[in-house]
Amino acid sequence: MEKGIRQPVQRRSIDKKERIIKAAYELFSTDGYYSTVTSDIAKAAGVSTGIVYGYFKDKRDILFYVIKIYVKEIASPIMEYISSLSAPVSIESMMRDVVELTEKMHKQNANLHNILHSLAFTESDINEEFLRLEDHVTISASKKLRELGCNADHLEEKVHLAMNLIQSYAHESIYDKHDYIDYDAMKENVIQTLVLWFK
Amino acid sequence: MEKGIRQPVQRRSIDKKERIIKAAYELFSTDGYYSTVTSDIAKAAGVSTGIVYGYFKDKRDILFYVIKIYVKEIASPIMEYISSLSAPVSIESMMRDVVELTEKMHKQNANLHNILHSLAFTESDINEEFLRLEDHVTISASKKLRELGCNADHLEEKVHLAMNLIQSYAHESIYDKHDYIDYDAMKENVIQTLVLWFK
Amino acid sequence: MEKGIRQPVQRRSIDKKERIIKAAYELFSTDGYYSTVTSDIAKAAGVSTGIVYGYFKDKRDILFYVIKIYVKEIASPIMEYISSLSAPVSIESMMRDVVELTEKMHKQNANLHNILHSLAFTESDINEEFLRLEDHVTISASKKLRELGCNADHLEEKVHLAMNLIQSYAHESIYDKHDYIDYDAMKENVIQTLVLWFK
Amino acid sequence: MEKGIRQPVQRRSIDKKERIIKAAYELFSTDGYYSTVTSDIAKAAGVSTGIVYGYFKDKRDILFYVIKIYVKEIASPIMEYISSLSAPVSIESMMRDVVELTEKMHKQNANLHNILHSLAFTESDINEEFLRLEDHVTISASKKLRELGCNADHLEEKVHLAMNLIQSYAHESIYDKHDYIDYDAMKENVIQTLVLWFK
DNA sequence: AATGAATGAGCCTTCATTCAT
DNA sequence: TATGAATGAAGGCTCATTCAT
Repeated sequence: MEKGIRQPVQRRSIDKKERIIKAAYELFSTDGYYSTVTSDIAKAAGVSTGIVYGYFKDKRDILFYVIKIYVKEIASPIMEYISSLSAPVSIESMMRDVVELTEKMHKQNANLHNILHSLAFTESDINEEFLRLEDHVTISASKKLRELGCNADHLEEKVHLAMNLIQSYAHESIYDKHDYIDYDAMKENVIQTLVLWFK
Repeated sequence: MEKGIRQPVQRRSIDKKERIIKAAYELFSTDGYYSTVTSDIAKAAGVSTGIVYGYFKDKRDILFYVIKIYVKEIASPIMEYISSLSAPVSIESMMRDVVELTEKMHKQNANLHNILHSLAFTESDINEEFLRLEDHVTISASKKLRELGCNADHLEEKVHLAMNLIQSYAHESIYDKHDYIDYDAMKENVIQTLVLWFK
Repeated sequence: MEKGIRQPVQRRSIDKKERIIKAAYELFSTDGYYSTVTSDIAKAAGVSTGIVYGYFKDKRDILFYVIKIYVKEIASPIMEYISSLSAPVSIESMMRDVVELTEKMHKQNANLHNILHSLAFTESDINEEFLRLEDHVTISASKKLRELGCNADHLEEKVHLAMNLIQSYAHESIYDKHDYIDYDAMKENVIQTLVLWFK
Repeated sequence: MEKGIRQPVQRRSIDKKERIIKAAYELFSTDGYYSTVTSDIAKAAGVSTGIVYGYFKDKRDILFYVIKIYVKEIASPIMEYISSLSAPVSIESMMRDVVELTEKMHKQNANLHNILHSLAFTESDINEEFLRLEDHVTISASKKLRELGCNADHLEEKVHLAMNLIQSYAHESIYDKHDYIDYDAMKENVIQTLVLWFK
């Protein structure tokens, strides 16, 4: 354990630490990491500036916790959905559900998603957190697909690519910046491609 | 023209402005935008701190030029390749070429790519630059595909998605972080999917 | 209240804010506003550079407080003297007192007086502060003079002019730069003129 | 002579030096000394930045020349008027002329007047230039008054004070900031006071 | 004599982090 | 544990002055 960093054991302290993370989560989402100042996080969390350093090593440490929360919030619903599945299941409706769930999750966290991913490139430990998440999703989803009777070759590769494709679509549909694009048609194309890969 | 911003007309000045952009390009790639300080850009370019502000309005203005260069460097080879095509052409070999070209381009600019895209989320004018690029590529590529005889429906949507898919693959293959992934198989999967979309 | 500007409520903080103003007062007097750098103000006040911006919005804000103090220091003794007067009073001894009080006040603040007045010409809000002071003195003094039985015509105009004349004399006598001038005789001339105006 | 400072002997060079002084004169008047940047002076004078340092030691040196010009412009008309006088002359109309001439001169140079006087307090050589002017005016005017038959005592003191009084009035009347002041009445009061002093 | 690009010291201000209470 | 005032290093930017041409 880091020197001097408090390990909150009491109820109130846990609340406080979580409040700080939540406040940071919100501010990072809105303003980005670099434009958010520590004292504003403290203020938003309703604590003093100083105590932030009682719970976190430094500003980056807060970011690290924010990412953990983010990862959990984003991944959990999808992981739970996947876990809940049992044969027989229509691949198409399953893929449609996953796409729509991802879309929904991204809609709620669009800014943070991008801010965090961008930080991942200069901050290697943040990157590792994301890689862990990707691994976890890929392995779990592949296993489940096999359980459900999918016997496509190169399954892990396809699942990985599927994650990317779904996220790309979600991203595009959320920002909705190109007026010549029919996002519903795009979504159908994504789903049909996934069906093809995993049928 | 902004007051006081030098418009380089002489050979040496053009060199200098380009040297500053190149230095910023490199430093932004390595350390990110916020962690790069102006005096380091100047030092890396072999000029004084002051003259940087003779060529650029402020630090963000340098970033803007870096993006312009980046966009050109990344997009040009692919755009040129696409322009050069004329029927008859094998869709598969064409897709393979585009995938490999993208992979190559990303290999050279991986970090910057991500840093710039991340900035795009807090800086709207940077975002617009990228949207312009995406529009340009989508429209041009769609047009060319039609010329080559492709009569797939929702072509623009597919091209847009294809850009994303190819970039996702390129990204994954460059970082090569998941040891259970066979990146060659992933690539084949990408190419076959594209063939399916555009055949 | 400006965002982030500390409103000092505790004893120590009030001391600190006043110490900064006092230090600025001194340095502005000696070196002028533009030649005084913020870090020197902080050093002279025995505080860190950063905390200065906890109490003041920016450097000009410090100047503004300095002016307030200056105005109070300069005007108060004279205003108090005038208030204290009640009939019957010898116009001559009253004028003599005012002249000598002004002289004394200016002796202590000669440089700052000039520096502040000079800034007033490029900085309109500073100018307004001085105009307010002039108005206040003119109106109060005129009122008092009438109370004391003075029924000169154009009283406000004369009071205004008197302020200027007294200040001119004070200024001249303090700097004492012309060896052919007998400053005592000059003073008598000022006083006799004032007596003439207000008798 | 200062090392490297050009002593312009040719027609064109004299023009150029004067053009720089004129440009500085204007810019200092408008923006103040500290807010005027050397390159803008050069631009306004239609010369290069570098050549300014061929004619002047530094920025303060330009200021010094500006003051010389200013002093000449301000003082000349009044000095000339005074020289032109010969007995018999009405003291009152003479005083009225001087007041109105001063008023006119100040109207054209109001800003610069203040800017220069303020600088005089931190810059001792500038101050000396003003003292020289005051001495010159005081001595000349006193001499002339005596020639014209004035035998008031403490003449130099009165002339000195008169300069100040007239300037105060001119200043007040130009800025015209106090709506309860009748500036014509103020002017009459000034003139009658002067008549009293010098009759 | 002239140009104007280049220099770099130094300024104001911010903010992550510490520390007295 | 908690506060929030205080610290001070560092960043972006300006501008008087110099210098290669």
